Parts: sequence; structure tokens; C-alpha cells
Amino acid sequence: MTDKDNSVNLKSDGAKAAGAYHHGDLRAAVIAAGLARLQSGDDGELGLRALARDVGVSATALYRHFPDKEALLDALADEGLRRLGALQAQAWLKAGGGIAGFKATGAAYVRFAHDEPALFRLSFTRQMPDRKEGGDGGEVAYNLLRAGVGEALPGVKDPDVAALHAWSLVHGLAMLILDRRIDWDEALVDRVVGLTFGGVD
Amino acid sequence: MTDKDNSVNLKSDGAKAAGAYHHGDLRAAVIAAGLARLQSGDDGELGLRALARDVGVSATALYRHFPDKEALLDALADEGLRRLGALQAQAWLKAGGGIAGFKATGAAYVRFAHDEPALFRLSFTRQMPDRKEGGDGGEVAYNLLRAGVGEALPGVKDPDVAALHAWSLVHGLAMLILDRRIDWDEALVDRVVGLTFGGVD
DNA sequence: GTCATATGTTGTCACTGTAAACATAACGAG
DNA sequence: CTCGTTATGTTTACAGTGACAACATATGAC
Repeated sequence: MTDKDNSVNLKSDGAKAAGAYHHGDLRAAVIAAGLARLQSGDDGELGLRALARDVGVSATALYRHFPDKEALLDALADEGLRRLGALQAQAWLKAGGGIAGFKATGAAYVRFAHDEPALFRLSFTRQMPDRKEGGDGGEVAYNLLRAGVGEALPGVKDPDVAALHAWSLVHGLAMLILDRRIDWDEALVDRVVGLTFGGVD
Repeated sequence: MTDKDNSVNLKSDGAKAAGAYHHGDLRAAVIAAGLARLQSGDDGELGLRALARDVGVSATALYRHFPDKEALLDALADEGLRRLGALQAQAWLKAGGGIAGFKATGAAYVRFAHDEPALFRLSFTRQMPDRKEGGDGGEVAYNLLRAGVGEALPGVKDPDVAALHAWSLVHGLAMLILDRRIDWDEALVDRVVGLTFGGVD
């Protein structure tokens, strides 16, 4: 039952984490190597052999911690969502909440996609299986979105539609930038985001 | 110079097309087979060998028509963009232009993504090289977008921002549906699209 | 210490994209 | 028509991939 706990747990709560036999904590090391590989170089070459070599271990050793490559990518994607959520929460707090905070979370979403294109793409381009039990890293981001809609646009008729609208806007903007359909222009992004998030016409 | 003309040209203008030696028109046949494979089955298994077998030809024969697999996928992506543009133009005309037409093009964009998920993803998830000379299939769609902004929202302050806003919205909505972040709900899509495209609050 | 088990290694297999060498069919020139 | 040039397609082969089976080793419980 190696694949029971599917959470990343990069920074465990002092308990020395679970499983530290030969390597220390291979699972976390592999994920860290994967993230490093995703950050440096836009191509993002992550194969099992290369990844294992980064950690200094044989390729098939990874199969003791992930059932297959897809599971490894899932873990990386989950970590990406977790980081995105953290950045958005930070932006929200820094702006002091309210409408300004809501706009800041939207801008942070797009900026994250621009700063870590490979990780962002991996995180979202992954088909979600019905309901994954452990490790839904996007939870923070989604809760922030709903909270932002509620606080920033209190009088809106349909919060569901408004939330989906806001999410679609920033997600589409991020994707179009990632795929080079449009150029990265922070000021332009702010204006586009403000068009919906701020309610300004 | 096999890779000079990079356009699809599935339906040539009667001139029997260029190049019909052994097979008839392998290039078009391969692209047709690829599109068929993208439509049936969400996984979208397209490898050179499988694709060649569909056409009844050896795998390496494809290299006489495409420099590598990437070029083949580029051609498929371009055909996808062309079809999307055609559907949007059709929706625009059917709605009679104006604001209603603009909304219709947005809805058609999302509907296309839902109807042909693999083709849509392939078409947009492809990195654009600086400026591709031949075969920019997305031209129709983009021109429609700008025209729609101009006609449907004549008094808008900044057409560039408004166009990008509209594009981002439908693109993000499409992507979120494709990646199963949200469920397909045509009525919901219409309302979200109308929120921006129609100017309704 | 003994042993069950978690972890890591070696060897191998089917598969992939792709290149080189070879074969064939179409067309133009004489 | 014949001949050679060129466009097209085939065979073979090679390096790389994800994944499995068999084997080896370290760890912790008893």
C-alpha cells in the first residue's frame, strides 16, 4: 500500500514524516526535483529516468512511491494548485480584502501562470477523476474565489454566475498568455481584470 | 521541399490538388485520419504508427509530408482553428449580427470546445512560433472578435481591452469545462457569456 | 538475533519518434 | 517510346520511454 497517502507533505509537522528508509524521503525529493525541473526551462522535460537521476536513484525506484507516472504528475499538479492558492491568499491579505483584494487575487492568478508556466499548465491541464479523496490542492483557491465574490460584490444577483465569470476570465487570460496568443503585459492584465472584478466600465 | 505548402487544403479548388503520386493525397488523408481520431474517444491516441495504419501506409511515409510529428500536430491544430472560425461566423450570421450575434459567437466558441475537446485542446495548447507564415487558421476567429467588439459595443472606451476581456472569458470557460473543473451546462454558459458580451448586469 | 516488510537495483519488454538505405512510380526531355 | 530525375513509399534499425518481474538490501518489531 505505497500509494495510500497521496498528499505531498513537503513540510511535515515535525514528525519526521512517514517513510525514511533508504533515501530519507524519496517521495518529497522526487516532487521537489520535478518542481525544479518545471521551473527551469520552458520545455519542462520530465521523464522518469531523468527525474530519478536528479535524485540519485534508479528509475524504477519511483514505482515504490507512485503507482505510475500519471500519479507522479498528479502530485506535482496538486502542489502547483497549493502554491497558487497560497499566493492568492497572500495577495488578498496584502490588499486588505474587499474589491481591491478581489482584484489582487485575480491578478495573482494570472501572474502565477506567467511566472511558472509549466507548473500552471500541468496543474490545470490534468483531467480530474470524479472526486479525488486525498489532496485537493485547489480548495484554498476556490474558497477564496467564493469568499471574494461574496465580500467584493455583495449585491450581485447570482453569485454562482459571477464567480464562474471571474474565474473564467483570469483562467482564460492566463492560458492565452501561456500559449503565446497574447503577450505578457502586466498593465493590460490589470485593466482587463479590473473590468470585471472592479465592476468599472 | 516537401514542407513548403503548410496549409491543409482538404477541399481544394477543383485543381486536383498538388501531389497525387502513389497514394492520392497522403497529406490530406493523414490529417483527416487525425481529425477522426481526435473526435472519437476522449483520450485521442495519435501516434505516427497508428495514424499511418489508419491510412494504410507505412509509418515513415509520413515524413515525406511533414518534417516531424510536431508539424503534423501543427497542421491538425490549424484545421481546428479554421473550423472554430467557421462555426463562429455561422453563429454570427444566424443571430443577425449586433449584440445578439456577438453573444452567439462567444457561445459557439465554448460549444466547440465542448463538442470537440481533443481538437480544441490541441489547437490552443500549442506554442506559437514567432510568426508562422503559411496557415494561420485562427485569423477568421480573431477578425470576428474585433468586428464583434466594434459593432456590438460601439461606445466602449478601449476596444483592445474589451476584446481581450471577451476572448479571455470564453477561452477560460472552455478550458475549465475541458479540464472538468466545471460541468457542462449550456444555460449556465449562456448566462456567463451574456454577463460580459451583452453588457447585462 | 530473526524475520517480515518496505525500499532500491538490474534486466528486460513493448512501444515510440526518427533516421538511413533501398525500392518504385510518375513526369519531362531526348 | 526510352531514359533518367525526382517525388513518394518501405524496410530495417536505433535510441529513448514507461513499466513489469526478479532479485537485493536496509529497517524496525519481536
